[in-house]
Amino acid sequence: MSLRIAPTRARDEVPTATVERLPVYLHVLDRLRAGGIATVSSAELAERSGVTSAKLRKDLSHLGSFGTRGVGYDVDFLHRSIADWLGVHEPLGVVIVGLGNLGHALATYRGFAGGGFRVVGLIDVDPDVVGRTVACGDESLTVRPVADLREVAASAQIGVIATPGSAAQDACDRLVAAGVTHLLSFAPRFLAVPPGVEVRAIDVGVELQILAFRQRQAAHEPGAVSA
Amino acid sequence: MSLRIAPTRARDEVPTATVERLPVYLHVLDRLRAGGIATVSSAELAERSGVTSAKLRKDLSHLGSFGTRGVGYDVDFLHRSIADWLGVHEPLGVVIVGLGNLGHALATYRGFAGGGFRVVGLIDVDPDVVGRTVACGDESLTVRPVADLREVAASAQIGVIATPGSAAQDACDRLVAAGVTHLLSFAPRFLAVPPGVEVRAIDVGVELQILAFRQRQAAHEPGAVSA
DNA sequence: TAGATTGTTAATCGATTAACAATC
DNA sequence: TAGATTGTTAATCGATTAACAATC
Repeated sequence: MSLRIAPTRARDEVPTATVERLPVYLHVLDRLRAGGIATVSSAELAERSGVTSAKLRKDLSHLGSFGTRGVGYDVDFLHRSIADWLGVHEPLGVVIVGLGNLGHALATYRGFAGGGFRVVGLIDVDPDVVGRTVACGDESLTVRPVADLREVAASAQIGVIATPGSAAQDACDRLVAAGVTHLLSFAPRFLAVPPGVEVRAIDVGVELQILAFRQRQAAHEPGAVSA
Repeated sequence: MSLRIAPTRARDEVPTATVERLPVYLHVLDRLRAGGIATVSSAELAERSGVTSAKLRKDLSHLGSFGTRGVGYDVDFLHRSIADWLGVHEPLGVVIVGLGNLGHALATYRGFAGGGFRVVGLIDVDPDVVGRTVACGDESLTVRPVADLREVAASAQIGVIATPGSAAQDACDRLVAAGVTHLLSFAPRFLAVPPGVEVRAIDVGVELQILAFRQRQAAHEPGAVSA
């Protein structure tokens, strides 16, 4: 194992678009490493990540210099460098609000365990759901009532909103009131939050509409605007 | 009801970024309309959509001219104009592969019904899951085995991949072989597809990593790259 | 050395923003 | 008319791309 020092740069100089691709590279490197691949070129890594090699090299150049000209990247070293730069070392606590099918899927999602996360709390309004245990990675958690949200959220850095749309803003408000500043929302609705709180929203309906548009466009269906 | 003619423009002249925001505007307009609001200004609509008013007006200007200076937009007219431009009139068929918790959540998602979609097929490998009926909007569908994928996919324009990551590429290949050209994937893995096939990937792990990075950045935790 | 591949440069491209003329 | 708000312009900003010098 090499003892190279990675000459990294400050986080806030790195473009947003680059930051949003780093987890993808990290994931691909993880799989390469698991497959016993020791070295990878920017062309290979880029293709497996779904980007161009120029973009990949440009992205990495914002963090520092990790490769060897004429050779490529040491998979393990590059993985460690990106992971360290992102700060994956100590896991963040995640609280999930809403344990319908989606919430369950998220709670049992293996990605939480692997990538520096730990589910620390599950909250639901339904008395039939409260009290159930859900296996989250290694440990099991009990679903707790909304009354416990504040207490549970105290040990969480990230909140996940998996409630029906009608309950999303309320869940959001409660999480924010409990001091959670970073939220991942699956609700089909724009969430109003105070300054300093960041929401990433995943709206399946919107994603489908975009895909549908492209599909119709590809099919050359006119679909003109009528009177 | 007005009989205004919307002077729209060709679809392929409209920027990608704009197209990807149109479904959001459409959704907000839908809610405004449901709330009995007849007129809305760009400032109001923009705020509810989470964008600036300048961006909203610029976006709409790519499709045509829908407002009235000094007044704002007629909610119903603007909604209809965007819906028509996107081509929401005739619903697209959706086939969902993988009916774990996530697949179930998607199958019962009301967004499918509302926004010009119709779930036409459910596919799973698990013999225990095959044969079950799932309520998708108005109608109930029976989960069918992978052997039926080709037949089911024939009436679908969009494929949704909700399998575990390890089965995602196989599901993708089968859908593509069946002629489905537009895919929405929830698998934490890059899917290789032939040219002409479009994949939108939603990776919860990646989303969380981005959020986690911002959280750690906001907390001013150094997390420097080590040797 | 010869071949390969990185890291960087500079040009291009697209998206955002602020300001305002047009006009209801 | 006076006030309000759109649609558009032009400037700015950020991201992508191609090409190549550096260097293993």
